[in-house]
Amino acid sequence: MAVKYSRQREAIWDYIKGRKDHPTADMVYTYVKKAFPNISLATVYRNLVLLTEMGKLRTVYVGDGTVHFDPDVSDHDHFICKKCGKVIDVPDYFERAKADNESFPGRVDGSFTVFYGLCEKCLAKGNEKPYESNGSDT
Amino acid sequence: MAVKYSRQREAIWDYIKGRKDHPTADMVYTYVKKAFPNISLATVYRNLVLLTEMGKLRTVYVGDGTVHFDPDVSDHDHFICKKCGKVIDVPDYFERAKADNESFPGRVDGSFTVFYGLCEKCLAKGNEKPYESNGSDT
DNA sequence: GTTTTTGCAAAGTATTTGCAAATGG
DNA sequence: CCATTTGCAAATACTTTGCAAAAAC
Repeated sequence: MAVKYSRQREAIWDYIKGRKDHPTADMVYTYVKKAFPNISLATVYRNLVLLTEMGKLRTVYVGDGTVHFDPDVSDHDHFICKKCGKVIDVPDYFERAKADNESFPGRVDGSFTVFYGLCEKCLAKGNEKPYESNGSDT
Repeated sequence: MAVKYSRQREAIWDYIKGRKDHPTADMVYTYVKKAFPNISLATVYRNLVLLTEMGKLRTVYVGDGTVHFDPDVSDHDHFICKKCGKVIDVPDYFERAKADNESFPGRVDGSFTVFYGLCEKCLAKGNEKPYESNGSDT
């Protein structure tokens, strides 16, 4: 289970590492395909999952039906434009009260926060079940 | 485009209206099928979308790959258990700083916040694009 | 050489859509 | 009746998986 180098993974990482636009797997695929014309979308997914497990990426869920990836693994929040779908960084949650229409250049209609962890029962017992994935690990 | 009554929609609403467990379309389907054995999952989806548009439901995105529906349309946050997938209400975002391991019965590993609205460009121009859906309308 | 990674195709979820028939007003 | 809603099947979107071949070490 040792991780071996791969040119595809390197290209994926090189593409995403400096980005601030939270690409989806498909965006990564579209770009990396230029250098690796027959790279498979499956390879992109596998590497994004691996990079996430390695702690180099963080998954971002904004409710638009696809997972976005963020090379900035520090704690910060996001803004999604309901019209163009763009995902933008918001400094951090202490800015929350301020991320209203005075400090934000666009228009903020609302927000939602999701906490994650273990519920009371699962914390107590070693309760089972399939759910495991959750991009934002602290 | 007037909305007409339907027994299926009534059953769906009756099922979901008092719930605090944020059911998914499939959970609604499974339950309502008892009374309407040949109801279609498409009908459930169509009605959940309609009820959401009518402002009777709110969509909840917790990053588990499916949309959850909440009859409590007031502003409040959610907690998802990484183990069992249960979605629980968290009073509201002003509790954020307190929703740590002292006030919460389970274990909070982290959280993420998503703001939504219009970005600077889309606010200015009448910029187009497909993205439209977003459950949490304030 | 053995292990990991890839590409491809197929499968797996979640959700949406087209359409003729059934239902509602 | 005319408009809306339904059930069904097919389609779509996103993501994962099985497997033999290629690449890494």
